[in-house]
Amino acid sequence: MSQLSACKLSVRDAADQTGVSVYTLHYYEREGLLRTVRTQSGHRRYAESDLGWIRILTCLRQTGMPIRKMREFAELVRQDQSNIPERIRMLEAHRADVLDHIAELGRNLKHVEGKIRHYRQALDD
Amino acid sequence: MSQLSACKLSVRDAADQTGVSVYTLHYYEREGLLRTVRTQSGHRRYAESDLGWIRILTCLRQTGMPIRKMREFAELVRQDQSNIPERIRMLEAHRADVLDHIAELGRNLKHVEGKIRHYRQALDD
DNA sequence: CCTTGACCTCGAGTGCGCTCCAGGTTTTAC
DNA sequence: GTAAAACCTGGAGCGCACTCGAGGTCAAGG
Repeated sequence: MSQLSACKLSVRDAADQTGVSVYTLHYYEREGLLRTVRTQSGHRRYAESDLGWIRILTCLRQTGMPIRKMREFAELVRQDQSNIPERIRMLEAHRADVLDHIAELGRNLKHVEGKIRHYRQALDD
Repeated sequence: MSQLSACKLSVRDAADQTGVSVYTLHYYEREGLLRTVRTQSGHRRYAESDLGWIRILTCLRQTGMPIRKMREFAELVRQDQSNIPERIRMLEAHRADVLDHIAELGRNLKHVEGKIRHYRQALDD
């Protein structure tokens, strides 16, 4: 990891520490999910708090939140703290979506397992 | 539902009964996931067994199996029964993938829930 | 210095899973 | 018999989330 001023990481370092590609970090920034401070020459610098935010973004993505909604959420976070109830509502709605999705995966999985049993049965003849 | 000869359904009926679009049925057929008998004039006809197969396809899709693998599986099913062990292996590998995926969803969800708690905490001040 | 690698922006390309259109044929209902 | 609805095929288009290329600037090591 490169040595930069006071706890600020390069985009490469940020990518390494969060597991997302440099391309994706650029993309997320273009999409308004993320903002970074820049050096005079325009290079991005990431603080610990940025990494935390990227990890949350990753988390929301991996649970199926579309970029569009992530942008909405990011916009709330960027404003003042008065909208915290709204942020909670968004996250809880998402939580419910994820739970539903998990439940449906479970149901579909049962069907697949039924098929496996069926094939096992067919082997006994 | 239209009345057709001996338990054979039109593509419209098959779509209605399985919940997938007519477009998707055509697409699945083009992709080799599905084969249908045809009338003399070329219209597709679906039997109950076709509906069952479509439901399995849907199930595999909804649990995240890519079309490419579904095609592989469909090819196995189209051959003789000697490859049933192979089919079982495929489905079990898929089952493991889905369980992993569910587990990861759960982990990510915990993180989201942590954030919700954090916001609730922030409201108490 | 100067070279080498990391960084920048903007726009184009990719892979996936559909979804739709055009232009034509067939079936169904009256 | 005819009009409307459903069907066919082949190919184009779409939305999403990246991913990459080109062409240029910047920074760290020798």
